[in-house]
Amino acid sequence: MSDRRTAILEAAATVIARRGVRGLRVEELAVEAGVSKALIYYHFEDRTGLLRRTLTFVNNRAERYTAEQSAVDATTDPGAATGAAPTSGPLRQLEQALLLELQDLPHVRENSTAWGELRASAVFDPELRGELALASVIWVREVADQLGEVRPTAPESALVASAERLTALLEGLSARWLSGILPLTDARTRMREAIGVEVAHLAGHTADRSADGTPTSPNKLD
Amino acid sequence: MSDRRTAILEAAATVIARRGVRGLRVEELAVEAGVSKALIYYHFEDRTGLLRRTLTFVNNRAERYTAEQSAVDATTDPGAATGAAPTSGPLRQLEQALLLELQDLPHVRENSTAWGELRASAVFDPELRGELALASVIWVREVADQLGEVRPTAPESALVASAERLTALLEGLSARWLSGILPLTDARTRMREAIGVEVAHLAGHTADRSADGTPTSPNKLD
DNA sequence: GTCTATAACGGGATAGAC
DNA sequence: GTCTATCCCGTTATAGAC
Repeated sequence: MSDRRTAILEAAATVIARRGVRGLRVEELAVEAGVSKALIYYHFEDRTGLLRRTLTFVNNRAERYTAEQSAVDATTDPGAATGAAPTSGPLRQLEQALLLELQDLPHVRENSTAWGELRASAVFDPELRGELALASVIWVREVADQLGEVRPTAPESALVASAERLTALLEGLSARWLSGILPLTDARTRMREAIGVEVAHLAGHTADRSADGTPTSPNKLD
Repeated sequence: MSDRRTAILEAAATVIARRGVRGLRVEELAVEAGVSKALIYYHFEDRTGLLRRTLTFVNNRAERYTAEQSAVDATTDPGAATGAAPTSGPLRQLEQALLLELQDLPHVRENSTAWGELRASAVFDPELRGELALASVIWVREVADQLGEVRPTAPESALVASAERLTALLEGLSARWLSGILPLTDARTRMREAIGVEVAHLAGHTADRSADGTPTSPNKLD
């Protein structure tokens, strides 16, 4: 809504990505947003309130660019060239969605960094947990749905479990990338492999459901 | 070595686990360690230097309790009762080693929290990256070796890739657990499943090498 | 709504005695 | 090696004019 307000939130994401949550200085934020310090306190209760709002803001923005990218996907399709990956429709879409977070583009890096920072902050600041948990659940749900399109016969519980593993892995890889432990290309490769592994795993689940909906074999991996 | 010095490091891990790196106050640390602020600056260059030392300290301590636990493993073996998990020797050892980090015991939680915090800090403080990267490489190496014992014929590169995925996943799950997004039991379940999935995946790799006396069935789920 | 100026204080770092 | 006392800067947050 308000011009200035969103400008402050954009700036907050930028500054957090640059300095981290612990490094965010209200003064620097004010300069970045082109407003005065006092205005920040006028619009947001206090520093923590600002962080909370920034969390949801960053999250909304991520959904937005995910949607944009999905639109682009229809156009680009290099899946034919490489014999490596079985890039059929829904699977490719899933890969795109997850790999989107592992890119060295300014706003993606900004989002990933801010997200990681805010998640880390939530360990010690319970006030941030509400937004965080909600966003996480939604994200897992989305990934589970996409997995469901790749493996329509896999049981719901297995889809959610796979989605939780994939999203948690993505966060882990992202943290390593951003902290300079793991090169970006490696992170992307690991992520792609993991998707393949999980999809293969879900195929196994599919096989289990021989007749109706009831898994007959007591598989060890539930 | 020095009594006081290690006391400070122990206290640092405790305080970081309680307040986070951003919440670590040299004063509080001094109280926790039962020393004066000045002594901390005498033993460690400055705040960052202290953090760097704490990072390696925490890491060494983790190795230590991993070793202790491995010793205990020989005694305890409930693998026979439950038909759920294929807890053969090396596989069980691997599971133990990884699940060790997902336990609600004071010193484990302390280590995990401190490790997560320091990793998060490294995103913005390059001074911390050296220790971090080294520790990470060593850990991946260890897990890869353990995977190698479970799947002796799997190629080295596949073992390392799996190890990287598993350790990154563990960090991701740990972060979610500690930030209150994911219940501990869920995190543990996801981790166990992932190990199963990865081991099954490596079995596939094994099948690829048809010549060297390995069962040729390319079954994904063993 | 938005600014400038300033209060109020927390906390990192050092001096110097013992 | 370890302490007490203190400096002083950076940072959050508010007061009050426009």
